[in-house]
Amino acid sequence: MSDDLTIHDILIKDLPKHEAKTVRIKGWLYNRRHKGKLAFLVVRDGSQMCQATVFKGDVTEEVFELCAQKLTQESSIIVEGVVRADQRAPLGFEISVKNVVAVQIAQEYPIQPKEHGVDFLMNKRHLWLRSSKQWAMMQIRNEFLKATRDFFYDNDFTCIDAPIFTPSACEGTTNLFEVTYFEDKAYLSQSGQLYMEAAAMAMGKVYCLGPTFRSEKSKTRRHLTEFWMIEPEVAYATLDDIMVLAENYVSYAVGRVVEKCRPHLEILERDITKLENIKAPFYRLSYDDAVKYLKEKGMPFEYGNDLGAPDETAISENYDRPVFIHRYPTACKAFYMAPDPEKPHLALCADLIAPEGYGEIIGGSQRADDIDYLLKKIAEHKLPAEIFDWYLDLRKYGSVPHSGFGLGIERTLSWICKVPHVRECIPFPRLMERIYP
RNA sequence: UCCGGAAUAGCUCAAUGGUAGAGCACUCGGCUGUUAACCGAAUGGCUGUAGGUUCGAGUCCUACUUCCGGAGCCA
Repeated sequence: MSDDLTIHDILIKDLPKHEAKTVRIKGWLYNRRHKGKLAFLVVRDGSQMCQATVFKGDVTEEVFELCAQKLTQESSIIVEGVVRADQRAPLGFEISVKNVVAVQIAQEYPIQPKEHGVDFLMNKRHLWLRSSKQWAMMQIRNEFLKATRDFFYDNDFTCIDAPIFTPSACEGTTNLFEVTYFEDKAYLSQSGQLYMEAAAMAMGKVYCLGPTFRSEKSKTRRHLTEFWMIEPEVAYATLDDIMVLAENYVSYAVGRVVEKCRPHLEILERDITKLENIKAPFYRLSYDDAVKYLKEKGMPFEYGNDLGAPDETAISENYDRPVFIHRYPTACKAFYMAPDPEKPHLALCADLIAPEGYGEIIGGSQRADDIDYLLKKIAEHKLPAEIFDWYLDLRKYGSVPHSGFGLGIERTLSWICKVPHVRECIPFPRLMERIYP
């Protein structure tokens, strides 16, 4: 306690470690309440938020006037004071202020700590990120992405970054953004999968994690035109192998968020017990059984079709953990999926449906490793065979069974955070009708 | 692209076809423990745009614009 007079430059999240010490916080004024000779400043610095109390007798006249009158919402300030434990403070700790320096007095701030409309907030996304729920959301995203990289690194995966400019489509060209590429055309990648298949033949176990682009004219809570995806690909893996990989990964990443982001989940008012229950193994339901169930429930559905969003919701309502739906008819799935040797009309594929109505967060499959089957499928899907030359090489030189999946980061986060729309799960969302700010 | 809904003060919302209102924010005043503080005062409007019906339109009709929700497709 001999260094009590030293001023410690600290982050607000470390306040409890500095009880009775003098600290300096560099941040912004989130909110202010004042009561005659006493002012309460709610200060945020990006790491957390805390309350600072200013008594008129403890500071100079100028500083008190600044705190009680002049400081506006979101003014940038440097606060010095002593850390004290206090039951009445939201964090359990607060700062008894000795001095405040205003770095800039903010102009009238448009976002208040109260309800606003979506359009208004989305137009102010650059400022909205400062609000507590958005801040909590981004902290959870950060933890989820770190947990993702840790999981795959610890399981001997090599991170291989896929290109974003691509010459061709993975699943047809209809949903691709076209860009000018010198004298030619190129497309923004809608998936790194084909490149991951190449990399898996070189490294064994690989993944890519990055943005992907789809110009789907979708205006729903589950769609962005630019979204982040993790795509692992594993040589010699079967469909069952990657279902195990997927459930281990998802339960690990959710566990990490629960472990490290409890305060953030509380800010979002998330029921944490629901997340604590997310442990492997997840449920498995064949497409055939899913259809049987939907028919029993009286939902209009024709065998052979892909499952729609309302179908997925109806199924997920029965489960307290994610559920795999596997072995869809090949007819409604992509050309690169391997057929089930026992039932060739079914593909060795699986989607993972999140609980609580959040829908599909993973699509994966075992890949067709036979070149003749692939050539047939490319023709059936009317895809230009010549742009798949390099891809078909993979089936000529040491082709092996292999499998992989893609998990949508924002969809998964919207489920973890129980946020209704994916647009709040990415810092600057890109939607069909919105590309600002 | 299709189906449905909405647009009023800086923000969130009211207003039987008959004078456009409240809360919050901002400004001013009061208060030594506030938790989106509270109390008092002041301020704030070409009702999304363009037409139409009517003695009279924020309200009814038409078109357009923008946004929201959903479908298909997908992660």
